[in-house]
Amino acid sequence: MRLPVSFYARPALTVARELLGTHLILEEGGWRRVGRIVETEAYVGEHDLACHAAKGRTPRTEVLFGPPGRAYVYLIYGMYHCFNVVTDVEGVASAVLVRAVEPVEGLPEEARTDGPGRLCRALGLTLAHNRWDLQDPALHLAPGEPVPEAQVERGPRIGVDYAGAWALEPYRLWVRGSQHVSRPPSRRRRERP
DNA sequence: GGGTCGATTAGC
DNA sequence: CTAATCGACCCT
Repeated sequence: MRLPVSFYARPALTVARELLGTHLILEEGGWRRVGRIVETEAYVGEHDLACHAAKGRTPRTEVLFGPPGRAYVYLIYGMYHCFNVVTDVEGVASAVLVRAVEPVEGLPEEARTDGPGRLCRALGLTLAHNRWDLQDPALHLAPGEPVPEAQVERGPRIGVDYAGAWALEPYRLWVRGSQHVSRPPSRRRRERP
């Protein structure tokens, strides 16, 4: 059972909420690995200064402008990958970053899946998966046990301080109490009041 | 062709 | 606190 295109064809914030509890599944080379999504971030469009699409249409961001239900994977800091699902209708450049999953199947006991870079490393997600259609059996998402509203926590997105007021929007969502939600980097000391 | 920077992480 | 490490992007 796969999440249909209609699942992704909604506003990024809605998709970010509904993605909690769903399963991210990769099956390549006879190796099946599954993670339960417990943390997401919504990037809501070109007007969202934290969204890569705010830079406009470029070879990298093109996939964000395309149809929903595709993977957007990019390389960050030259060594880590981040996995997103493209959301909303074609022409609206929005996506949801998957920031953490709980190991469900096919992962080493010691594998860490908290944090966007770590989960990609654990699951084997790379630039090779960029722009993949998430209806592909080799890389898709599937429904899981729904996460009740009382278990959903929200807060500002991580690492987007450059986005001004947009950095304050509570577009990061996670499952309360999950031991696999990423721990935000220790905040830098702010100016003293 | 060159310089800057990043939706991060690990290590000192 | 900072190095690592490289593709994208924005110059000249």
